[in-house]
Amino acid sequence: MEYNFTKIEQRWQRYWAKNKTFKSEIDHTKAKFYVLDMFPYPSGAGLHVGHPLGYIASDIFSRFKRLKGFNVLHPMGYDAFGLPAEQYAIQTGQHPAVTTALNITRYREQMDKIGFSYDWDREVQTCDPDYYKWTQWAFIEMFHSYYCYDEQQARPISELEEVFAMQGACGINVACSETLTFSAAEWNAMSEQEKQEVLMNYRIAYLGETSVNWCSVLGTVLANDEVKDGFSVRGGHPVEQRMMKQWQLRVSAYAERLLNSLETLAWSDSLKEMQRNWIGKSEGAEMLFKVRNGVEEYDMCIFTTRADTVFGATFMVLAPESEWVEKLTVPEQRAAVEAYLLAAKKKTERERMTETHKASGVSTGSYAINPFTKEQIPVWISEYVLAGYGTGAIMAVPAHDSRDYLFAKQFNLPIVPLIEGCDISSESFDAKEGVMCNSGFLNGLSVQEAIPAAIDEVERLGIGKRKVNYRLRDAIFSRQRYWGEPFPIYYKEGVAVPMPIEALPLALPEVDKYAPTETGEPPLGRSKDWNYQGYPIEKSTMPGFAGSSAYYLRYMDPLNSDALVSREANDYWQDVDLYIGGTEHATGHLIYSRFWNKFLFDRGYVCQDEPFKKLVNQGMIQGRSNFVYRIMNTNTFVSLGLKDQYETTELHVDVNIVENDRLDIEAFKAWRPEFGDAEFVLEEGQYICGWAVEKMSKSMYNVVNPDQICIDYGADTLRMYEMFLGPLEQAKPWDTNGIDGVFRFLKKVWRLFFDKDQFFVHQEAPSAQELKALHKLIQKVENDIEQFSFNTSVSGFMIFVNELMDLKCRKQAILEPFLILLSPFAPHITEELWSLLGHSQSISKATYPKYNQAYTVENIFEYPVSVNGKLRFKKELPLGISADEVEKAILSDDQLDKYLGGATVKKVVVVPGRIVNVVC
RNA sequence: GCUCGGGUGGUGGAAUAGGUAGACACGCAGGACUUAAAAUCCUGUGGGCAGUAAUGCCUGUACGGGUUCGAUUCCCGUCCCGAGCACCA
Repeated sequence: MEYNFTKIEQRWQRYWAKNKTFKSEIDHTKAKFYVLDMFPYPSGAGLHVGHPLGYIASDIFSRFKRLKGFNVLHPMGYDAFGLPAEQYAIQTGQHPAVTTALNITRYREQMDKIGFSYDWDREVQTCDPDYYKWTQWAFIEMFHSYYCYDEQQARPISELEEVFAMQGACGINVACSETLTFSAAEWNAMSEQEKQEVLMNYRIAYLGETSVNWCSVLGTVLANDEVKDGFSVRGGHPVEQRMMKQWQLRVSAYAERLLNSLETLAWSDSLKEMQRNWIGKSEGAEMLFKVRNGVEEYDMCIFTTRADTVFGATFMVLAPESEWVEKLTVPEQRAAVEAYLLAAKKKTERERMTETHKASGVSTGSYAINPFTKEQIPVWISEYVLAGYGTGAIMAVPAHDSRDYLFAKQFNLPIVPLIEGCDISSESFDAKEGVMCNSGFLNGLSVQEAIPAAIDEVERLGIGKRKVNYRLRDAIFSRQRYWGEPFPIYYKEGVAVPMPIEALPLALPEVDKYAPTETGEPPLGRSKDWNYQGYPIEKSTMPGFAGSSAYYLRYMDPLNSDALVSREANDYWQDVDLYIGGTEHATGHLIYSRFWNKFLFDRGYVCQDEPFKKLVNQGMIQGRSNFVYRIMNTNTFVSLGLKDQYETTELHVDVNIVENDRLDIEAFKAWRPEFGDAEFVLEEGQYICGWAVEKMSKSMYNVVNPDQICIDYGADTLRMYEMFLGPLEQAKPWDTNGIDGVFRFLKKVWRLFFDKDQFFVHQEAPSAQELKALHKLIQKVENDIEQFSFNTSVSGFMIFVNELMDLKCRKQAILEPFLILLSPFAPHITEELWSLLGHSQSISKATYPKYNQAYTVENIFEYPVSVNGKLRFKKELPLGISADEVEKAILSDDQLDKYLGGATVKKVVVVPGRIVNVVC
């Protein structure tokens, strides 16, 4: 009987859906295990062959854990709000909900064909009002909260109001936009509106003026991680900086906790490192420098991480946007400074970035006093100093900072080395190592000792204090778009007093068009009845990361209409044990989600501080493009091996008409009209195409669709092949050249159960050799799955099947456990064979076979050996080796002497071919 | 520039703890079955040398050193590739 994968796969997919085989319920008799995929944005292009890579891995893991007796939660849903559907809506007038629903249907069909074991009863869609009700709810909770640094947690803002009424704002240690100082009396005297304005300074979700990335083409602001090199990530439109009043989330309050608890997570080092960079903690000091413009004297504050180098600070530099520029520019320099500021302003973000290796600047004409050397040092302006970081002003230490060095060389400023023996003739010495010199009381200390010593002195002199800076900024939460969650906020007295709307969900209104209004308002401005009890409602919507920040919690209890997740469900499912998805979310979703979860944890809504215990990044699947070579000015194509004999141009050719790099010539002629009469220079009767690894994209004709693989080879082959391709975390090109090997393997599996056309298995007891093969496999597969080394488990299966074929083994006692082992990888074929063996229940309800070491330890021998104090190793030690045979030497006598040093060997532990240990 | 990965046959990739390098698969070559093809099965396959042959020897994990009886694996230096960050003081 043939291996008819189409029929088998249809049958079992229907069976699983009908019987709800993978439905998961709270079950206190079993340990839980939560396996989560990053849910997809349902784009119009459908799934390509790269998407399922992570889904297959997580599915294998889920099925494996189920067989191991865990109660597995394995849900799937859609991140359904987003820009593409909205842009399509602007162009066509089609409601984004319609487009989105259509795409979701297509995604679902494609996923179902691959045989995933999702519990679809738990599906969520972020654009569903019953879902975004809880996104809005969390926002209101953040609105009603502030962050207390003493307690290191978010707390109800009503507590803060009490504090203000009792003691005012002095001396409180809480997160805020700007430090306010008012007394209890002043607070109590404020009007309601004034109080609301003050509270906004402390709320975790707050409305505030900020510099934003504004994209005028899209008509919306973007988050930092939605902008790359001055262009929007989606669409590639130019982005500029602009001050605007926006809703923000006080993520920066959580910077320290987000950084610290990274330690507890089983994430890859590179991903943790990316988050650390993004949070960007730097410990240093703020220091005051006296500055004089010839008329007046001020104290100017700077931030430095290298307080130890203060003796080498030979000049100061201000950011062009710094408020000090105005105060410190002396009359004679005014013209030059203004010219410089104008030139700096004109430069685009991009130009500033590409000119990092050039120093530019202008002197203010003012001087500062170095508080340690007491010398007068000039104050300069340069765009290499950023206004948005630290205080927008620095002390420049050219000997030990490469940017300051470049600047000093350019403008002939003095360079004073501070570390013994460092060479600063051609570049600065930036490393934090060595012994200090030229540094007064710091002389003789190492850099590591000098840094705290210098700060101590600064604090003692009262000219500064320790200070930690973070690069992480608050998340800008407003988007001027239609297709997102509306803010549950209305404005009571003009714009000044935003109030929450507690009746949720606040559903997205219908509008006639999806573009911004003619007056430049967001699209929601088009709705005529967008008001709450007559008051206007906020017209922005929430960004993409809003809906994805807590979806893993909603899966635990998706139908609950009283809470995001019930206490009971959250206590049982706890957190995500395994999260699989791409690295592209490292600094976006994965930061926001952790922040969101920590907030809910602080407020007692969830029981875990961190949402994702273990995280695995699947590598991106790239396209493998094929090329044909056209001889210049002809319609003749020359095969790869002969192309160097001609002058040719390289053309992309559709990978779907190429097999194993051989061009299907007839299909090529039919592909495009201009190739209809093409001629070919062949090698050995074939046209061989060239190839290259590129991004998978339509324009490169290298997109491979999973549906076609399912039709040609079946889902089981697709699943196993995607795993066999290489290590999960590694980026790799999609290459169908090897898929036949996996397909052959599955056909062999099928044939193991058939004699001629009859289903046939033996009932005899298995031999020792057969048991050994089986238990080796159990051990290997188990280890490999736990370590996400799915490619080597596939190899293990292949070896095992070849062994069974050599042994001509058809024994049920061997085949049955083998099917269970294989079922996570190839669920359809194993279900079919399992039922042919007479089982009435799905194989996913079976129990994972237990590894029995007794069948594999026979590989290891322990022999006491004493050979005149000398041991000689034979390179290859076969099974059943005797002590005499160990004696037969291969190492030379002098090597042995070195190794043993004349000791007497008592015991040697040997695995065939490999000495494990020698006891002397 | 900084940080983190990585460099193994024609190709994708194996190699728990330093112990037979190249598992498994693709491709290729040869063979069996077949009128033929497909499918299937068998044999060979890092490079070099010697031999009629079984086989033997040399060499080999980017490059140069080191530690070790023994290094793809550990250490130092160099080169190259990938990813992320990037005037963050």
